[in-house]
Amino acid sequence: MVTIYDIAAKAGVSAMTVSRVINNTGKISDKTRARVRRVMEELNYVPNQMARSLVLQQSNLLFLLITDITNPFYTTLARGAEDAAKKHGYRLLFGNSDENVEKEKDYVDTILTTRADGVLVAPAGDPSLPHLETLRRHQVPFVLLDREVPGMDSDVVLGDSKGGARKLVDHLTSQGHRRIALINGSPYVSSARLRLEGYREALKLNDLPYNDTYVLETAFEPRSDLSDIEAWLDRMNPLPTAIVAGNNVLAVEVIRTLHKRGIRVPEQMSLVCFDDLGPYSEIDPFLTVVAQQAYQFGYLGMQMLVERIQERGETGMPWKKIVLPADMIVRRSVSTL
Amino acid sequence: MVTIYDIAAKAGVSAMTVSRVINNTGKISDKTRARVRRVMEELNYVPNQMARSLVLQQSNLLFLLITDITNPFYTTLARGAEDAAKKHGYRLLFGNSDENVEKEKDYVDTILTTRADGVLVAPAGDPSLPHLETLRRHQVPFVLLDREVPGMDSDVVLGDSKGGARKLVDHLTSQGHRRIALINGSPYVSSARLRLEGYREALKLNDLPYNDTYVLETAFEPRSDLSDIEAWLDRMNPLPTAIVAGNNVLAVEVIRTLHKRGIRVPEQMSLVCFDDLGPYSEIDPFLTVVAQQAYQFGYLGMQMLVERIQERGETGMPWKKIVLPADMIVRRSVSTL
DNA sequence: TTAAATAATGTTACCGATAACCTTAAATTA
DNA sequence: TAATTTAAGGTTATCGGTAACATTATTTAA
Repeated sequence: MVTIYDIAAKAGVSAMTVSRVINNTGKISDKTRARVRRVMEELNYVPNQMARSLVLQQSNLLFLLITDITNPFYTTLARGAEDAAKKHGYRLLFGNSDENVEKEKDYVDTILTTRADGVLVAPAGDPSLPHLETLRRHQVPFVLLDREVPGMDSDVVLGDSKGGARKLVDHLTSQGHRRIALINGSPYVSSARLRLEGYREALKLNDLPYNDTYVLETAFEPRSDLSDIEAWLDRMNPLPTAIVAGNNVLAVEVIRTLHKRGIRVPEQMSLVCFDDLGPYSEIDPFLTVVAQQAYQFGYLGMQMLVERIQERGETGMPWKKIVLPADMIVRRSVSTL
Repeated sequence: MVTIYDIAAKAGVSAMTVSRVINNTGKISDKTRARVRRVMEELNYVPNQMARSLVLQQSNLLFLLITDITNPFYTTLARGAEDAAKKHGYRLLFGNSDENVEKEKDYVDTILTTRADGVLVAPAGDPSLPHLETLRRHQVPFVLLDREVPGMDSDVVLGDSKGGARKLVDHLTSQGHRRIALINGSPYVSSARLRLEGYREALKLNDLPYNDTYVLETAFEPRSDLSDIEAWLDRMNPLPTAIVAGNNVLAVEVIRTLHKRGIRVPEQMSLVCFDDLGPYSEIDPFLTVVAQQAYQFGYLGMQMLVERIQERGETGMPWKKIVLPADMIVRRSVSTL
């Protein structure tokens, strides 16, 4: 590896002079600067960020931790975070926790150990609390995305989960549906809890009874085994006429399960869900959804993170909370009764 | 920040002893080990990877550089790479070049400067050559994914682009199509070139003429402006009865454009493409595709990368090339003439 | 009983950069 | 012309670890 000492020797200056040329600090004559630059090019010099971070006590690296890299909601969010990070001159790295608290812990370790300057986290759920506490203890600024974690105050960008759920249920009732089921993420995930609340509120407002067996609390991430969904369908008697899915992944799995038993959507079962499917929904606009502004989650979250980093140590600015709306997109997956 | 010196002082030992406890090297009495461990916990010690990498000359970090984080092909690939990296005890970070050579350069800089131990690269295209040369010059092991770059030998995992294109065209001709158009990625991308070749070969084998105006060479990534596709549709006279899209993104954009002018798929225009849409194809199985084994691209690529890293400096093992098959999945986007 | 081996720990130098301070010569200013 | 500034650069210490070698008891073998 070529170091500033190699450059210095070949250019006949001290290492400090090379450092000054690299960082455009101090006073350097044009002649010296040019000579150093030329030697740097000749030797293909690349600064060693580790050495630099060690002394500067900052890495210029930011992390984005998402829970499902195959979910278009999160990848679109990632694009937003990326654009905002770039705008502020930060490098952004991604990590994928797969909705798995253990993996999340590994990434938090990586983040601490690489001394990242800040993190954007979509936490796996309430059990992520210790990880966030670790970040806080080590004074790593972070902004939560999409999910809150009870017991941890911080900046956060959320979607209007409760309102979105109500919109979905209202849409179904407006089409004449009265038996409406909900398949949801884990109750240990704040957004799932709010979606359940919204669902219950909407039922009440529409004078519909709440029925326990019509609600399945499972997990937001993709699974290979559909048996819990199958068992749930078996349990419901009579079957609902419509299902609300807590996110796009669950919607897909419900469809797979229904197709497996020859139940057609929307003819025999209506289906709506949270989150659009990215560009792919355009192929054959089918699923009626409440779309969240995924890109904005990432963009605004990153903006808040950078603000936090840049005013570090200043008078404690209060935590900010941004709630983004969820908008109905009516397509073809709901039939009128 | 807590350092080994803080631990050492509080535990009444030297820093070296702490280092030995952390790394399980050398001989340490059980009593000392226990004491050091306890102090480490008390102080919430986290090793500084930058300091460690600086002296060890390796970071234990691997990178995966993809060109479109919103494309399910690449996100599925990423999951494969992640699993394989984890199996070998490496940390994996992602970067998204957005099919943009400039962004790719930024990531290569980040990779060099953070002294990553190796990289998995889906190159933006032939103009990526200088970046790969930079990596090679700095002796960073890398494996190419999905695309080759002329002028750069290396390990690589490819899909059978030519064969896949032939399968798509053959399927269309078997359904009676004779006017078959191709919308493809940039000719500076190796997979796009091979797909064009496969298309031409298949036309010839089916005794169909090759018509220049039936081929549009554009870009694989998502765009906001559809005017080039519109102009292409205008140019073709008579219109083809079927279109082959060089990847899933292009297929989506063709559909958007067709819908805009009220042309229905498959009734008025048949459409097939490379790469499946991930789980979302299940929602409403519509697009007929040749599916590549995205997960395997990542998994096998990572495996090759780790091998390269671990035998670094040994007698130059010849470059390996893996070609993964592309398999037809027939759905509903092709009509029979 | 004494030399050699081993266990357990400490010391020093170094990885590659930068901050803080120091030096020297040239340019200004009084 | 002497006293100050300023420009251009150098020296040294340090960031947080680890390798290599050194030291000191304590065993073990001869």
